[in-house]
Amino acid sequence: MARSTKSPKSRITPRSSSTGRGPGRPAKFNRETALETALQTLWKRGYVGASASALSDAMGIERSSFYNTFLGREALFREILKLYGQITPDRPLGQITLGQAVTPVVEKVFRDVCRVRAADPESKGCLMVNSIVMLVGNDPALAPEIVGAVQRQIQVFEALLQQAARQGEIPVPKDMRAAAYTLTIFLIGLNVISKVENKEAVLWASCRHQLSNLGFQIKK
Amino acid sequence: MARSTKSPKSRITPRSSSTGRGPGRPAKFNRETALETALQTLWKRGYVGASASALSDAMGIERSSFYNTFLGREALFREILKLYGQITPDRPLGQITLGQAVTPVVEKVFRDVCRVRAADPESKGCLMVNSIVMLVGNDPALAPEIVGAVQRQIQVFEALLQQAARQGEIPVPKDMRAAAYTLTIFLIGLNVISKVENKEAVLWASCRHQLSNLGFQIKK
DNA sequence: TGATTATTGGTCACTTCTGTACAAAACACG
DNA sequence: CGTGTTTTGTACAGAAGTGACCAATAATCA
Repeated sequence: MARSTKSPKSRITPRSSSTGRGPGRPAKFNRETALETALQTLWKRGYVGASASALSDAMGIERSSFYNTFLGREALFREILKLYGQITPDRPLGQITLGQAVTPVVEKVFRDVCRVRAADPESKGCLMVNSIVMLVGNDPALAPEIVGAVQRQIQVFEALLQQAARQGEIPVPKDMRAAAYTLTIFLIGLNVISKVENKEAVLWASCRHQLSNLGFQIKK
Repeated sequence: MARSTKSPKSRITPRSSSTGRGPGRPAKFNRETALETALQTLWKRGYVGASASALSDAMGIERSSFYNTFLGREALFREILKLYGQITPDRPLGQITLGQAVTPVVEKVFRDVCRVRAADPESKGCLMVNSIVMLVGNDPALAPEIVGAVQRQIQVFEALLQQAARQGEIPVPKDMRAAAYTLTIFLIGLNVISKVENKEAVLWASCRHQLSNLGFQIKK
């Protein structure tokens, strides 16, 4: 492999260019902006397909600055995953409070997923789902983080279904775990197929069908 | 990129070692066996992660023989995709004849997917699904083949649902297209999540749930 | 202003990958 | 047994990637 497996020598935490000022030469780039660019690049090309050079080029910085600031591809990717977790369209699912109606949130999230994925001209799909496929089973260092995220997603869906059932929004599923898995599986599949089918209406029709089948009352 | 994008010079079709005998030095390897090995390697590491060297090494042949026999990574991958199409557990879906009961085939296919994916110690998932994620949007040469396969899968599900409805096995779906998409999406998601969850019973419980919701009568 | 400090820009040494070229090897056939 | 044919082994030239190293630069701070 041209992309070697050895990890960069760990270093004292860099000042991180945009975090206020201090002694030393100022960085020529904005850390947040660079991170955003890195997110786009890693999302589009995947962790495997985005080299340190490609990332540095995209960010408009030298490779030396790249290593100095982000400590390497792996560390950067972990940071990117956190960042992605804050902008992913399914984020609201994990923020439902007790007593709150579940259905509108679920509907909105699936609608948003359809809208956002269909609107992406690059059809990048979901970074997390892409990462499952590319890294689990091939990258022992990063896989655990990905696997953990999936398991949390399942738990979120399970809690959410329980709440919806308790609040009478849906009939009580015979097998709560299975229902939670079903939703997770569907959401994953939806993100994948959005790379092939980019018509929002088609995607949403399928979501409507799926959510209705689970007992959610989706308005026309 | 270390993995350049230029394609190898096209050549006169090689004799393909195991196809009978003829003049010239005999190949030291069996083409079918080598293809099987290449399938495993490409399946495990993905098209992006499997270099010509890695493939040659796995097959136990020199890189010169690799290029001579398979003409390069891309041509090999196309061949591998065809091969995979013949061993994929969902193959029977496309072979249902008119008048034949749909439900048992659908049930068996999903059962088989759960069984096969859960039994795979390497959790490779589905080569086709993995390829959607890794290649669509990033490899203009190979993407069309993948996209076509997905579209055919959707059509297969649509025809199959129509037949099932006509034969009274399931209630007529309000939106046939949406139902077909739903099944496709679920099958894709199932293959992805099998990389994270390898307990057959868990996977199958979710399939049961999903198929029941679509109206299929699944036996306990 | 001088000491301190962090980023930059460039280079080094190394690995892996790419596709091509060609002589040597090993067979079939007349 | 020589001729033709095909695969093999090895080498080549070039591209791209890896992380480390270090002098120059450009700030802050005393």
